[in-house]
Amino acid sequence: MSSALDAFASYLRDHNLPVTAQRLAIADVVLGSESHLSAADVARELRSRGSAAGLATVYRTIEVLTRSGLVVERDFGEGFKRYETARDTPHHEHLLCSVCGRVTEFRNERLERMTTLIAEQHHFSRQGHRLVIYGTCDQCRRGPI
Amino acid sequence: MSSALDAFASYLRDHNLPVTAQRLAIADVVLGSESHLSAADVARELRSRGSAAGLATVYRTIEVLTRSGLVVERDFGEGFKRYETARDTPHHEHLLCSVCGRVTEFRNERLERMTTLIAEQHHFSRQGHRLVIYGTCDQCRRGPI
DNA sequence: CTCATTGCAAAGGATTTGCACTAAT
DNA sequence: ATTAGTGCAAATCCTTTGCAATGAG
Repeated sequence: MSSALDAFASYLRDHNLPVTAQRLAIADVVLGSESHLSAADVARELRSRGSAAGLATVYRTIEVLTRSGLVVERDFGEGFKRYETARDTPHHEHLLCSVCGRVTEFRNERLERMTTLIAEQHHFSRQGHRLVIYGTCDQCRRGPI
Repeated sequence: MSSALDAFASYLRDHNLPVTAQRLAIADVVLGSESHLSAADVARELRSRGSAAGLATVYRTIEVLTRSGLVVERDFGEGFKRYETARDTPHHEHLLCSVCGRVTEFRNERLERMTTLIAEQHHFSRQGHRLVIYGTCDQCRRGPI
């Protein structure tokens, strides 16, 4: 849990960056969440925890978190970015519910290999890939709450 | 060539929408291009053809083109959208060169089936998917021009 | 004490919208 | 004549940046 938070604090110290209350609070929200949060989501959660921070600070801290490798940025084509803890998981894809916005992860080795092969065939040096499957999740399919 | 343009004109008439010079010019640019254009690209091309149109009109016309099914909207996570002719091609994926921005298409049946299967496994009713492979294209890899 | 961070407000880029004006039917 | 489209500017949404005040080391 808080091991990731500790890692972030260490990262900050190692890079001579001030360890501020805001940074820790923001990191705690992002690293402690299972979801794929937007910057606004993070700010909202901070507010509800009574440790509000400016949106600009949220963005700036997320940038540090991303550079530290503890957080990964995602763009599902929704018009805004989402951020996710970089777990041990090497790489995974996403299912996005177009009704509730919920994001589900999955992993697929074969897909991994396929993209490498495809890039080669097109003489591309592959840097990465992104697969999003859009649809309606189980809950939303069953109808309104 | 102009068969797609004709189809758009027919679409407009069938829906009692005025067939304006701007709409035809914009449709001509998008439907006649092999690339994946941004709204700004379209406006630039119109200007160079001497038939400039306001950006707002470009966006509004692209919306009609999208609704007509003749054009497909794409979001490669670049911070803006691109538009592509909806060719006969049922579905295809994209390779995006992170240096020059060039987009290459490819098709892969197996991928298609895989995503359907994966959606099922997660109790999602699949609506579609999107795969983008990021990398450096052959030309850009060989170094600057 | 010194320098980086914070917060707010202003700036930015892409896209949308309000509205007076113009054009299509 | 009607009705919808156009252009421009203003407005929006997400994200970034400038700058004075604040806090970490």
